[in-house]
Amino acid sequence: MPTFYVTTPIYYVNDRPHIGHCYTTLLADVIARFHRLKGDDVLMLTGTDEHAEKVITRATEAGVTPQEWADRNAQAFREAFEFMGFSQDDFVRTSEDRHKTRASGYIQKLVDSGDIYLGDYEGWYDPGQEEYVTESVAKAHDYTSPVSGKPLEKRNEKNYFFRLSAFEERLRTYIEDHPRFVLPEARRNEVLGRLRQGLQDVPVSRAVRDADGADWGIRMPNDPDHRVYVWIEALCNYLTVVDTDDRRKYWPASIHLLAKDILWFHAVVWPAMLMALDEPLPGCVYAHAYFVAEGRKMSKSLGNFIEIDQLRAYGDRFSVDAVRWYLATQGPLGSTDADFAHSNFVEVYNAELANGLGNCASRVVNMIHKYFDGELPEARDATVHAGVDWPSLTGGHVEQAEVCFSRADLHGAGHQGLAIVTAIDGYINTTEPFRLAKRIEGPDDPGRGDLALILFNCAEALRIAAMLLLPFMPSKAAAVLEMLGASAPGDGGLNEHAKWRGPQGLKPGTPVAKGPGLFMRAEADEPAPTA
RNA sequence: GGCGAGGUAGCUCAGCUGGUCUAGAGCGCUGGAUUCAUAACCCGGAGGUCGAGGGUUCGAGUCCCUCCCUCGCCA
Repeated sequence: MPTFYVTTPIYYVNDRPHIGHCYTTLLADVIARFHRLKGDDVLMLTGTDEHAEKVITRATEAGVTPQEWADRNAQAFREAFEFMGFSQDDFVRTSEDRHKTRASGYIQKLVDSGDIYLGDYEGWYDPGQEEYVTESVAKAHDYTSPVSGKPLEKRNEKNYFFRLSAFEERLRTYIEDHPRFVLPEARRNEVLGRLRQGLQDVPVSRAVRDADGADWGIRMPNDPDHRVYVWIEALCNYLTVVDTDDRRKYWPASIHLLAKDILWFHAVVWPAMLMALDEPLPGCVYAHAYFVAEGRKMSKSLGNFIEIDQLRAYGDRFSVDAVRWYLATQGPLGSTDADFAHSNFVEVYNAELANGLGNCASRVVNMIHKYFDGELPEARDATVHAGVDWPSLTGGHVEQAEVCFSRADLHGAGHQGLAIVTAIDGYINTTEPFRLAKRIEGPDDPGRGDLALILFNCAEALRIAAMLLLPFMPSKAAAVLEMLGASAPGDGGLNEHAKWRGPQGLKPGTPVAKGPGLFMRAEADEPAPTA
């Protein structure tokens, strides 16, 4: 069984879960669910990044230990992800021993190999924030603090450095030879562009100044006076979690999903570390762009972050699956940002979910009830009917969905399922079963066979559409399958699940349930739900 | 400043190596038809001098030059 390992970044535990965290994790979830449907042995990983110094600060302010603070906030992420219906196989926290001990081991290995060494760091220090700012940030603010506006100080300190520069050539060659290693392409260009300008070694540790929170974070294994920078140990999570006997099979990760702000670490620093550790590189580093809110960039100063509570409000009003569908298919998978706009949400909801999938399911089920007493009719085996070759039409969309997924094209993949729905609608309109039903005079009327065939075909096609939509809307697609009396996908893989009249195909005689509408149409001008 | 991406219908975008592009799709808008269905589905229509100007060519959204604008990245 092929393995498939998909990761999200681990999220800064001081954050409150918002649309950004949910979006990246949703992508991972949809992809993971698709691969499980395919029959792959999947590991989906998400988690929290907990060792930042500000965690100590916030914990102290709250009067609790860093661990207690982190526990509390990690729980908020878990709850948000549960609400979103995410199916992560593991949730890693960097404060866990399994992470700390192995990450520490990797650092030691790099020290031993000489890829990490003690050197001098010089940079712009912001005394108010107690942190260094990058040259470009310093320059952008005219060498004053971006927070307080007070002048920055040039400071020196002893740090351990990772010998990133040594990997410049290998990295460039690797990325050039593997066009799908960094995606989307615009991001790959950025990385290659920066690589051409040369690489400098990067600091990976900082001297511990005082006893506060002394047991928080990971110490340099060879020098306990230094604490490993969070970002570098955080990257290690992808490996620490699978560096066990039973999980080694998952490495290298198939795809690391992340937002564009942390591309550099994932596309350059992390691969270089893996090279230094003699580990194979992940298949793909995919950096998506951001969601903006109603056309405006989300920011703390505007206070317009779409937080989990607002997504909950949308979920309560339109269903969680509608939120998942909107985010996954309308999201910023490319290099440019996408807009979470209420009017757009309602448009997509109505057009694709209510008028599309929901309405189609409703008309098919309704006719089976009306004309066959709610029992799926026996149909002759004529799969090409009224100019529609159902096995190849549905098979084609299944195949296309697989292609789309292999490119992380969730918009395209999702629309394969909808395309089948559109085909069903068109088929109903051309064959007009509702008219046929009126012409039928008795149980022996030969038209009855056609009517049965039409409705069976509709139901079977709908089943396959639902199968393809399952990764996007696990509960709504499952509801469609249940309505049709189809079995939930078991073992066997997508080719079996989605095969026309295959092993999991609908069985004549099965009762078809007339449930409540899947997605009821919304008013275009109804106000946005609020948290 | 350096590197990169892009400006095509109201919106989101397809249009690869120049000629089925007298410019496409989806959504939105609008007219019609229909009734199995969630005022839905189906059919039709309006809407663009393809950022501006110049050039190459028998022919350019597609190639070249100049300019304008937007966006991304710079550890």
